[in-house]
Formats: sequence, C-alpha cells, structure tokens
Amino acid sequence: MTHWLFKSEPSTFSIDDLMKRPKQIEHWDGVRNYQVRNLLRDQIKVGDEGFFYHSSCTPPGIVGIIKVVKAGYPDFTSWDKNSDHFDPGSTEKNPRWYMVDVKFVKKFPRIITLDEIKSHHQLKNMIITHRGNRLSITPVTEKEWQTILELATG
DNA sequence: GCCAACGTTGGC
DNA sequence: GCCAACGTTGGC
Repeated sequence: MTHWLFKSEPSTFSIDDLMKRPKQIEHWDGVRNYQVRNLLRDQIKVGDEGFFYHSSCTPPGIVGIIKVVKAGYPDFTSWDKNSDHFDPGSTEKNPRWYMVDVKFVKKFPRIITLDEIKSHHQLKNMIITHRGNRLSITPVTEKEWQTILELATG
C-alpha cells in the first residue's frame, strides 16, 4: 500500500466538509495537472491511505487521514460547462482528467503544521516542504507516514 | 522543438 | 497583497 498526501484549501473543501458528506465519501475532483492526473489514473489504488493537508490557510498543515475507496475514473466535472473545472478538451468519450473517491478515516487531535514538518529531521524532505511545489497529491514514504502518525497521536 | 509570456499556486 | 516557483501555452 502506498501513502499519499492530498492537499486542499479548507475554504474550498476541508476535512470537516468531508466528515459531513453522505457516508463521509467524496470524489477528489478538479485536478488539472498532468503529473497528478497520472497518479490518479495509474498509481492510486483502493485501500491506499493519505494525509489530508490544508493549504493556503493559517496555519497550513496535516489535519487527518483519508482512504481511497474508488480508484481512478474520469473526472466528470471536466465536461460540465457549469463547472469551474470545465475543460473543453475533455469529453465523456475521451476524458482527459481523472479523480478518485476518498473516505474520511480520522481527524487528528491536533494539526501537524508545515512549520513542524519543516523543522523535523525526518520530515524536512517531504515534498510538501519544497518551495514552489505545485502537486496537489504527492507520495509519502513509509517513514514519513509513521513519523507523522506518532506526532499526531502521541 | 525552443523559449518567452502568462497563469496559478501557496507560503508568508 | 506580494512574489517565487513552475507548469502550460503559443508564436516562431
């Protein structure tokens, strides 16, 4: 099983929003980056777990865990003219963008802030700490996964 | 196929 | 609100 980090702006979609969804499941739509599209289509599998990261907020950081419950399938918002994520180059017959379904697993008792990640010797190389990183989903190593779990749950 | 311009992301 | 980073676009 691979671990991932899913980044979202809480003003758009937060872990609390996910908790309130029916069955606590939501599709992770709107990815419009080819590297991340490839991850969604080819790499991210049912049963994979990921951290939920809040970005563009104060403070940014990891707030909990989610689980993949449906593997990559076409992102239908891409051919919805009324969607913010509409892409005329993507059609139902020839989809360009993919998404997965994720389910809420747990919310941490405290946020693991980006500051804390950057200053931790075992976490400071996480992709999330890289300046200018624009990938909204990134792989997390086993070591990083375990280290953060320990920080979050003591 | 190069590369400058442009748009977006996201921390600060 | 600024700006660095970097992916994407489009002219050539």
